[in-house]
Amino acid sequence: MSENRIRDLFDHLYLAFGPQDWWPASDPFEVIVGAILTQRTTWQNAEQAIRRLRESGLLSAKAIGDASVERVAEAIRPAGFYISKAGKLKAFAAFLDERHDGEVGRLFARSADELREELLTVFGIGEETADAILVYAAGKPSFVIDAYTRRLLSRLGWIAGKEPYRDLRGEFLDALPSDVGLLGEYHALIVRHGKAHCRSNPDCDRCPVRSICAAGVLRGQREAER
DNA sequence: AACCAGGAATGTA
DNA sequence: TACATTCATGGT
Repeated sequence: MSENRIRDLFDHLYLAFGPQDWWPASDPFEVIVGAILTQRTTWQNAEQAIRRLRESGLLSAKAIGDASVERVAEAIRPAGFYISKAGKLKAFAAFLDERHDGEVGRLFARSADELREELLTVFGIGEETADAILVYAAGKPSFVIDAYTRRLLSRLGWIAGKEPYRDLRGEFLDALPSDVGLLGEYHALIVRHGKAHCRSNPDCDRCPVRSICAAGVLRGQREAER
């Protein structure tokens, strides 16, 4: 997985799919809530859960902090894992209130590395969610490694599949400029590509990024999975 | 009617 | 460190 290949992949994806506009001009707190709710569920279900939070007047750190876990859980039920996710939302609300005066702006007032480390101490926020918050809510450079990313890199033959999260993240960050817009766009494009080709319909012959693939790797992977 | 979706925490060895 | 289990709704 050379740096040139990582940069080429972005160019091909962007040419094929164009800008994805993930979480464009959204409220940072809402982005954080969405990042937690979408864990291991579709964005469609997470979005419905966010709507229900809003209708219940629970789309703020204060409201979530004051509400019972049962009430929060009932609102976010469509997102799945709703009891544990309600605990995660309340954990973040409590963290924000106790450590940052309930202001997301205070939380974000530090370097990307420090913010990342701090987010990882919050119950319910792991590496992927922390990186999503950094890129899409805080506007700080980082890179999200998710199931789509691993699947694509595996099908390209660039990784074996068992590489630690931090290794893959490090390779992308080393290869790319510290441009939050680009980093966020890149991950969104990987997901966009995955939805179109890699999962439901692994039609690699029509895949817009097939040209960057080592000869026959995509075809071989696809056959091997049957 | 299995299978999976923009994971993370917890427990065990 | 590495691997298994649990959490759970909604769409194919």
